[in-house]
Amino acid sequence: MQNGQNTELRNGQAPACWASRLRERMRQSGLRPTRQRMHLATLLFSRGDRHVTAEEVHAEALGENMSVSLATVYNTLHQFTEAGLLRVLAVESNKTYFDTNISDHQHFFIEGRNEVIDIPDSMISVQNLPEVPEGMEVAHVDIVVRLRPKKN
Amino acid sequence: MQNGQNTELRNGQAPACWASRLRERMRQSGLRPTRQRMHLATLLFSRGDRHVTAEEVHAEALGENMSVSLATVYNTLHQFTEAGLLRVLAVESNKTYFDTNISDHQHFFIEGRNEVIDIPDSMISVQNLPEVPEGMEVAHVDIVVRLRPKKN
DNA sequence: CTGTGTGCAAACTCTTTGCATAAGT
DNA sequence: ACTTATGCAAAGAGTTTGCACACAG
Repeated sequence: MQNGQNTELRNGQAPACWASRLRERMRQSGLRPTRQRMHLATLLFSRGDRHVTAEEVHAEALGENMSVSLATVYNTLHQFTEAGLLRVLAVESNKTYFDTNISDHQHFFIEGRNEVIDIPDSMISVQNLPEVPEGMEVAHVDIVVRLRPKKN
Repeated sequence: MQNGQNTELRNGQAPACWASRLRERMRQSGLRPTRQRMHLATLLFSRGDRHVTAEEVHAEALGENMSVSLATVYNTLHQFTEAGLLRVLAVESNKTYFDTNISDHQHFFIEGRNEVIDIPDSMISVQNLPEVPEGMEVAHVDIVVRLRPKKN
């Protein structure tokens, strides 16, 4: 549970308040605030910053008696990503991780355990970014610090 | 074509020489230097540093009248990775890129075009690496600078 | 009502595996 | 000869798509 920017969404408090914010946000992105989308948004954004796969979200939704199909979870996650509510992480091949913290930050990745942990903003920085090829600009700099268990 | 550490493997020159080195290297890793493995190794290591997918290697092999199955390409790429001859890159979800340059370096990734380009060693560096969780150590720090076409 | 979203199943891509055959030592 | 690698095809994960039904505005 790291600190991020969704401070107002903590602990499930004032749900009516942020639910209506979310509703507006969805409308702005052309997404109708349906039952499933609102429920998934609650899962994703009311519990601090999270790094999840579609399967995990689906399992969690089912565990809360929420009826939603895996296809809808995938669709919704991608729609949220386009709407700027989520980021996609490329930490491991062959699995898409979605990050609910869209602020500029970096990650630890624990090999073997396949766990993603936020590195708090501004602690890490890059020096000597090389010149970018002609006609290109930097979209984002991603840093993944891969960790493994220390050999005692 | 960036510079890497496989300087002696350039331009297909002295093939007998580095082929025998490779043979030894394979034996050390418990891999028999079979026709397919030697041929794939030639593809991979005699043309400068490369970032390839299994499909690309397979297509290239077939294009050179080399008979090899996709399954063998996958197996071989993973065996080479375990032997320390290749690195796996996590730049894009759902596709495994293998890097023939195993030295410590970072990458540009051109979004949309799905192209990986080396950032030469030592030009880029990270500051203020945060404290690593208890019992863990850093295996590797991966930096991906994502590029997109500049809007004129 | 009208149009968009959803669920389901099937398709699709990338990757791995099992087993008979082929090749290396 | 003996062992390991290969090829093929089939299976397996993860993800996407098409279409009929359901729901939001």
